[in-house]
Amino acid sequence: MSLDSPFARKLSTFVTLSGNDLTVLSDLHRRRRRFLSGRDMMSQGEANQAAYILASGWVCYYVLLRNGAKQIVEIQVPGDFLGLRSVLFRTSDQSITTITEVEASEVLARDLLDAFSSTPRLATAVLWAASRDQAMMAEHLVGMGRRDAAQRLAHFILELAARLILVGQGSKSRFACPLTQYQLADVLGISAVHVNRVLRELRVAGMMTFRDGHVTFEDFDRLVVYADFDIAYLDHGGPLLR
Amino acid sequence: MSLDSPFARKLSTFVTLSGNDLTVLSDLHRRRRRFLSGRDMMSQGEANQAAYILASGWVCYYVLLRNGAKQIVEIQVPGDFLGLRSVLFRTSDQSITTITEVEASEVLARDLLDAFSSTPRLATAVLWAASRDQAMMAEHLVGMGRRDAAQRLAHFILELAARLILVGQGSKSRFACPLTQYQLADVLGISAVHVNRVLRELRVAGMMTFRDGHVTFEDFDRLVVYADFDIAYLDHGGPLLR
DNA sequence: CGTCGGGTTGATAACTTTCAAATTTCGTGG
DNA sequence: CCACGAAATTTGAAAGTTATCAACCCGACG
Repeated sequence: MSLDSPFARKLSTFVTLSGNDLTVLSDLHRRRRRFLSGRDMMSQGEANQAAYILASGWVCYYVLLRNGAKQIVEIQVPGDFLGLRSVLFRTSDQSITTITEVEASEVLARDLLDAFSSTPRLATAVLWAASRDQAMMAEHLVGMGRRDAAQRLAHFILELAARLILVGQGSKSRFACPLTQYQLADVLGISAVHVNRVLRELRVAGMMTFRDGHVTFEDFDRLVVYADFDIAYLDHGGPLLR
Repeated sequence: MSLDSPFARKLSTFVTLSGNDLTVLSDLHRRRRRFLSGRDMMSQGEANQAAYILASGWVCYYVLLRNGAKQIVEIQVPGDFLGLRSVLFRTSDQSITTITEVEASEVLARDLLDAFSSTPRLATAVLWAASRDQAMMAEHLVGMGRRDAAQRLAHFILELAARLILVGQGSKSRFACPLTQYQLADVLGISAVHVNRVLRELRVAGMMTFRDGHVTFEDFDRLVVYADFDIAYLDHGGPLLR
């Protein structure tokens, strides 16, 4: 396996993967699965022992409240590892649904643990990825609590850009973003109507445009300042290999 | 070591700990440290290889934004494990500060990994605890996005109660809570003034009272309904031991 | 005493939601 | 290629929630 896989590409940015690592990694991609857009891959409360490596397409973790409100907890893009917690717990504590059509490799708990024991470096890498996910969640929490809608939106879009650039699916000028404004609203914890207004603000301000399934940055650097975006939480200098 | 340690007590609620497990666990408590109230135990961006097991007192993870706003990401109470991520990454991505005077056992990365290899069951237990922390963070995220201030406050207080009951430091009628209204505000992402008003609402409604460093539940069950609180995310039936 | 860190309350401003309606986009079948 | 309906986007107006500003109270403490 080469770096064609977004997952391998992501891991290799912070851990040097040997030929053997790549082979083991390749084995994990054996059970290829396809999902249509808008389908649940995993449901809250359901026993599910499989995890996935996302090869193409986007998915999200979400929670439905009793009052009907929905909150998207995390967006996952190609190269991300899904459902690590559902391997650890008896049941998944969140639902995962596809945002686009998706290709993913199903990873059985047993295979994952075997892979870990045969290449500890891979285990470290996956653990690193999981910790990075947690760091992103913490950053979202901060945004929800202390940033207004516009800053929050800008920050989220910049984070997406950074993640996609890492897996070779975006640049500082443009990336494909299949999210609807409703989904954006559920990520940011605001109403879809307000998302629309905020997008207009940012567009009028000449910083970014969200249209036709694409985000275009008219002024990336100014947006970074506006959103107070600091890449550090996504880009530590690699984990300690201990 | 018996179940005197809140940490052991917490772990034992979902994994049966053998005599050997308890011995290893006891060894981790060797380096006892004390911190005064209001001191940073760890700082954002600082290289810090130690983690802590919290024996007594409360601490919080927090982030300071450039605009001066502060967001508390997580509150940790006795029995919680601190700074697991700072062991994994070169630097800590958040600051940890003490809310009260604190007693904690410093755990060096090396000792922790040695303990893990000698008793895999302990490793599973700590991993479970970390995943539970992540689940709590996800739940907070949902609250920030989709619950109003009053529900959010009620939900947070109920979560605290559940966690403290687990380590023997609270009941369904009352627990000691050293937080100020300012700190509560920084946890919930609202202003301190509004915290005060919301507390009054809940008090007038006859559900709970926050006063003199104690939370008193006048009507625990009604508060649970009001907050739409579901204990499930804190209390899975134990992890799969694989 | 006098100060200082909480806590409490009122009045006003800011931000965001909700409701309603018009417009555009897009996939599908005729 | 066009028509049609569903989904998504866009905008205005009114209502609701929360922040901010400003006072005042209170108890701990030097």
